[in-house]
Amino acid sequence: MSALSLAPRALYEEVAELLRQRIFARELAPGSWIDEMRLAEEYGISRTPLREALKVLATEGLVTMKMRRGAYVTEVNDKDQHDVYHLLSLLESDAAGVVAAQASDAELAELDSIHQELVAAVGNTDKFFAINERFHMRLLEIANNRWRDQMVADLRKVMKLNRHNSLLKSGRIEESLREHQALLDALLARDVALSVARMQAHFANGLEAAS
Amino acid sequence: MSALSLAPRALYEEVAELLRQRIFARELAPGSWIDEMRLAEEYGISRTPLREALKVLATEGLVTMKMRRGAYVTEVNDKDQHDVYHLLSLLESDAAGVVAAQASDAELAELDSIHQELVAAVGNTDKFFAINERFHMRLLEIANNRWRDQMVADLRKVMKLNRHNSLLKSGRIEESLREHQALLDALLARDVALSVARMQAHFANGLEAAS
DNA sequence: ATTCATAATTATGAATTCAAAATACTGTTT
DNA sequence: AAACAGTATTTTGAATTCATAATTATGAAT
Repeated sequence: MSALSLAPRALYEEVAELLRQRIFARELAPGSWIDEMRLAEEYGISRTPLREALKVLATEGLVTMKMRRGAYVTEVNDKDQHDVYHLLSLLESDAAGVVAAQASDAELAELDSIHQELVAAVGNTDKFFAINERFHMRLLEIANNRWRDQMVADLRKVMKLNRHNSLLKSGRIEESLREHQALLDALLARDVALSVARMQAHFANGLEAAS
Repeated sequence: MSALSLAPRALYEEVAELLRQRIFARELAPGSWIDEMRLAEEYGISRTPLREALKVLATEGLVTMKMRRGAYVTEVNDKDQHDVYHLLSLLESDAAGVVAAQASDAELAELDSIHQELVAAVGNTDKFFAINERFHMRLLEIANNRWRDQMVADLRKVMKLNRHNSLLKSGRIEESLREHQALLDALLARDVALSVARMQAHFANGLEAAS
């Protein structure tokens, strides 16, 4: 029995995802022109779904459409980088506050459990990064605002456009872990203001390390 | 000499804007199916740019694409409404803080001047609404974060999907004016925390009035 | 050799066409 | 009359085609 996708995405979505990967991998470099014909041929599809995908990426901010001259990979300068990071911090800090206020005990326990995995993963950088990502994602899910989730997802994509993209520098693992612990303490204590402040601090330190 | 558009937008953008108008006007009702052929014929264009526009609207959240069954106007329930409003409040309050911290004296004076127009427009509801909108827009511009501007614009669009959409109830004009005055005082005093708090209060009252 | 004008090429934007899936319709059976 | 099967129609998704704008190449003039 072959594994078939339960929710076969539309072709244009599939293509959009492929293009995102290539943009994040800098195979399609910031500022560079996107050759529709070449890509369509490469993927063995027509230009129609490819162009639809490009328009989706343009709305997300990854691509910039120039009238009558096609699509270009968006260039993100230092100010953009800073602005986007500021918004990520704002949104995720707010999410932390919401979680502190509204999460069920089981949900907080789940975050605690992910944090324990994080502690166990010190030394394995890749694993640490992955679990860290999961912690942030789960926290957002628990905060339960799909519109914020969408915005954070888009902003994180834009962050990835930049060379110095990591939201978590490898040299900061110990420090980051302490910040997570502090955040978790605030969450478990259901202290809204402190949770917000600690998530902010976590982001503030991350930015310092990134720039 | 005919007035020609300096920046002729792409057709798909033009169409996207027309569709937004019709969605906000509820001519295309939430949950209803969007008839591509009918609209394309009505606008005298082919389905290609129309479908591109629909994909843009889908990425914005105004429209939901269902696999192999076309596009539907997104239904926004009460929780969505509340969630979106929460984010608008968060983003605009943060913008107020940034303005308090970083705006030039001239920019603050400009906000003051718009506020004076607002005072003068009491009694003329439509005008009041328009100037109020301009005040919020200008504040965002001064906060100078194009990514936030985009997000606020998108969120405001989603708010418009709801029947009880007004960010400013007509019955609250006096009250709203007082809140604006208080906000402006905080901005002119360059008190960041107070500016944030007062914008939050402004939004909190607005929500109460809307629900 | 460089600049300019013109022609050839290429790429974009949009219309049209086509295949396949979903829906509506028809007539039959119970 | 309701349920069903089978057919016809509609609609979607995607490929193809076409017109025009933008770019590049070519060649003449300075």
